[in-house]
Amino acid sequence: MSKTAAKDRTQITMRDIARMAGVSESTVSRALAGSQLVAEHTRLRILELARSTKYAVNEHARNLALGQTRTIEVLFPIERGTLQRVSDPFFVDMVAELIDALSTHDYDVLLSTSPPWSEVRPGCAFLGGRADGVIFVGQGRHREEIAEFARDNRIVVTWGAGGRRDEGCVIGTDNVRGGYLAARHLIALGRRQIAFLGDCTLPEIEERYEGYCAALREAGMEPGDALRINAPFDIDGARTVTVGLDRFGRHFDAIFAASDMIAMAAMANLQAAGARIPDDVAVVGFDDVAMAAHMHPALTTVRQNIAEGAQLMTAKIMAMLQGEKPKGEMLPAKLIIRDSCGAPLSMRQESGDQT
Amino acid sequence: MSKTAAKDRTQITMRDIARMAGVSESTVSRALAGSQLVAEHTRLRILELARSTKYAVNEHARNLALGQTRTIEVLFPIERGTLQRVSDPFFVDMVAELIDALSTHDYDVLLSTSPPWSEVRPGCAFLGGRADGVIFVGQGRHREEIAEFARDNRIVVTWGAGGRRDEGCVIGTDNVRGGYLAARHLIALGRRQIAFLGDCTLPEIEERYEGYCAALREAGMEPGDALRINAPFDIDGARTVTVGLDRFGRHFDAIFAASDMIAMAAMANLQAAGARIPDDVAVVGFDDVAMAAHMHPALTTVRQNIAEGAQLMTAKIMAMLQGEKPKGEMLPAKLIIRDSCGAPLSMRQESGDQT
DNA sequence: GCAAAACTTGCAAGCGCTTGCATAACAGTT
DNA sequence: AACTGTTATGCAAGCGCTTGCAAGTTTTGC
Repeated sequence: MSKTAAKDRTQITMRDIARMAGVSESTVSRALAGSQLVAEHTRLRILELARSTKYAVNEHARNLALGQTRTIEVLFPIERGTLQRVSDPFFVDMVAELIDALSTHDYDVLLSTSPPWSEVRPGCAFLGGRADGVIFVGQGRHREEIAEFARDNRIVVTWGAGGRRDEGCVIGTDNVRGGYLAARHLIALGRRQIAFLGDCTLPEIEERYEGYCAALREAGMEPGDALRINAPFDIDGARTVTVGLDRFGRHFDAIFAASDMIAMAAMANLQAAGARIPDDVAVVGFDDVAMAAHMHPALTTVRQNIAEGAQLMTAKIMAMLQGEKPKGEMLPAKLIIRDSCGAPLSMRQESGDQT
Repeated sequence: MSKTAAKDRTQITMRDIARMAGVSESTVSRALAGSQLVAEHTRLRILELARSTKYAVNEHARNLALGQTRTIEVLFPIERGTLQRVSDPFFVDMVAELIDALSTHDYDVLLSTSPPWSEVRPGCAFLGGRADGVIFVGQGRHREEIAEFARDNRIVVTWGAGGRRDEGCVIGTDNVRGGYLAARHLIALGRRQIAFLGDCTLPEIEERYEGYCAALREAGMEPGDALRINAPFDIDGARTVTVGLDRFGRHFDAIFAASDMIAMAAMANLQAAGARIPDDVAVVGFDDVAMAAHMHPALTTVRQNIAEGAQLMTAKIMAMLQGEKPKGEMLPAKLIIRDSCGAPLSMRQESGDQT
């Protein structure tokens, strides 16, 4: 009937409410905003009217008028099509915490997997003032792009590895320290052939490896490529790689996995191959996802404080919104010791085995 | 300097581009939209200008003018504060698939945990025309509210249990069938004391329990409350509950858990208590999260086809956007048999144990 | 009983973008 | 040279909401 299909807006508008209440739009607007400028009884009447008609303010119009969005874009640097699933609970938890933290500040979360620079839609749509700021959850293989993006758009916070150059505000766990703690713990337990499982081309993983190397060297060992196994980040991939682990046979007596998911996959493989954990192989993960404590044996891991991270990122972005220019920060990594590492090998000789 | 702080819009606007290019806003708008109405060279010039100035259309203004949002709100019915974390990979996967499916249709995803009816912000903000439609991922304890919401807002799709009454378009796995398959499988394996772990006050879980009961009755057994253990959905809670499992001692020889997370927690508990899986206790989960295949022993489970579910929900909501009124649908549940159930007990007597 | 000081409300001008319609520019026909 | 098509551009209205300012209505003070 009308010119454009899109124009068939059936939505009830503020004007309708105004008409029904016999007042002007201004008054309705103010009433809904809880302004003191509107008489108590008028406000109540309008509120009631709005409620009964299920009226809802059009956020776009509102944001346009207000020049804000009250929305933060949360971005996963996942290569679409390549890495099909996220699957790693770390991400869920992070998103959940982020939503929590942001909605505390009355911000919505726009979730996306396609980074701004990948937009190929012909013509329009570069970024888009659809959000007041953006949070990158992890850098993936796009450290450079993110850094550049952060430079152009003032309101950007990134979770990942950083602090090196002007990459904007980067928040992350102290991965180097985390890796160091993990490896040092295994060494202290008497392990000598410690394999590293992870994809070192990812900035965060690389840092964890760095820490691992530091611990090894500190103990007088030299990290070798033979013990560095390039496990992809997604669990199916991790499984595939670690399937061959038993072929390594006696070559390693411990594993430091770059993520809990990888650790779990490796553990399952080893167990299936008949290896005992921690007796034959000790395992340490990274993240401390909820499941980690509930494996058998429970997984020793390096905890990333996700809640704190989310809150910190939120705080930073709020500060940026206020015009400040906050620096990145590093959250402490904490080693959570559980059964998957067992007691020191020396003690083991005497007593039976774990616990 | 200016009146309101919010008015300090530093953002470059279409007018700026127009001015710079020496054309009108209309032309810029059309050029950016790839309209045929604008001369090739003009378009190129404008595009180049836009790129170099990092100009981005203001989506709010655009959507306002267009009367659309190109956004779908995805809602988790999580009680904020109560159930702190989602943690269940099922949700991540679902969100990831949803993002994928929706962005294929050029829709953004607005993620939220606070349902529209919970808004308590005084005055304004009821729902908000911030999205063209909403998808509920699970019903939680809000089946009624969701149903009512769906009735008022035409564009709503829900994942969960449904089909009973006018709850709008509900998509979900055939939970009853899934529960039935799981229990029947355990029975066929010779198990007789099958415990059910899950919170039956949740619609979906209740359906799974229903299927479980059906299988039991079919085999001439009567489901009893003694074997029904009310495990919460989140993993820590599940762990807490199942910690006492070993006290049940010989009381059960199998477990059907309402989700993989619960199953994993139960498995870890049982293993820690010295029980062998599947020899002493067979375990079946529900969901087939990525981890399920990578446990030791690998978890037998009922697969929910998340990708298909996400695509179906997306298709439904797109249809609704076109004015159609699609019906809900039930996706088939599929039993994925892995090691956590082992071979039939009868065969077991003869050979050693599993695989 | 009247002016001044509250209180309420409405007007109208935007917010940045899209688009129907009018207009200008420039061929291509007779 | 006048006329009709095309094609490229601009005008201006409008999307639904907010808000400074002005106007109207009470209430208060003396």
